Amino acid sequence: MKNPVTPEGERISEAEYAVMDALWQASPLSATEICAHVCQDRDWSLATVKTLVSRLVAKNVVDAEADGRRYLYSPRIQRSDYVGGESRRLVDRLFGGKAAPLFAHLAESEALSDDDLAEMEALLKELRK
Amino acid sequence: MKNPVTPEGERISEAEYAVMDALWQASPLSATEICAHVCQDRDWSLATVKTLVSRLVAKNVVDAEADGRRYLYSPRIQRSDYVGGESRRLVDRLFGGKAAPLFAHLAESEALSDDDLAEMEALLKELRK
DNA sequence: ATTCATCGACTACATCTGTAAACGAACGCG
DNA sequence: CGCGTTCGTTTACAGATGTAGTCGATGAAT
Repeated sequence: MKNPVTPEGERISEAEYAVMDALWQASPLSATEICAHVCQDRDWSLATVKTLVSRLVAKNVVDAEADGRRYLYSPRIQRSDYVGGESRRLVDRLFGGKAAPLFAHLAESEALSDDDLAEMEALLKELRK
Repeated sequence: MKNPVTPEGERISEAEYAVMDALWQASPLSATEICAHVCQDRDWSLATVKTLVSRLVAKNVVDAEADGRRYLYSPRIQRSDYVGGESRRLVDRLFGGKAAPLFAHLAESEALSDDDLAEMEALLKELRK
């Protein structure tokens, strides 16, 4: 399929991702609590968060557990799965599936700090063996 | 702004990207020629290509040069700029701007071939010195 | 019990995307 | 000199997305 992002192949939009991110940092959270985490940053109203959460629940990537009159929400997918999927999508789409050119691009556009380079070196050493 | 993708901050959608890609491979091309490059792959009709091209022209990322009754189109932005921008967006959004975790993820999801590793190692050696 | 704050559900609506058909102008062939 | 073919332009339309308002139920506080 086109969208290998959620179990059902639904995509998580950028705005929805902000909500997921809050839930990945701490969960379960109520809609209001999520808003406390993201509304300032994104300049959103609580209503917006509610909508996004509903959509995420509809997409089956967020779980709603009843807690009295309200719901507490938790992610149903791992952050690492999402992030891994998105990364691969990008590499596939823009670099024909090869990671090396991506690395080259980041290097070229000065997007790699010395720290990054050091970490990469360690990572490569780790992987090679 | 939010979208550092085009001069005017317009985004290039995924479908539009397929058209850009054709133009980056060879240009200028007429709409029909673009279609020859992408319509089989994406299972599109010529009409779809025409729409996408118009939108890209409207977004100022494709240039239309008259050639008799028709137009020949060329990219107005470099592929490397687009690709670099998108890469950085992803790294910023998902990895807080650090590149190393991205590669750690790719490694984990088996997206790194031995070739990739070798190339990246060579690149790293190049960068560090 | 009455009021007030809060919650989720439903509704709204503009824009962007994907995908294309309709249409009228113009070119090329016969 | 018509006629079909080929262009670009305009219009279409459903689904996704961003952003939020309304509303009825319910819970808390007095």
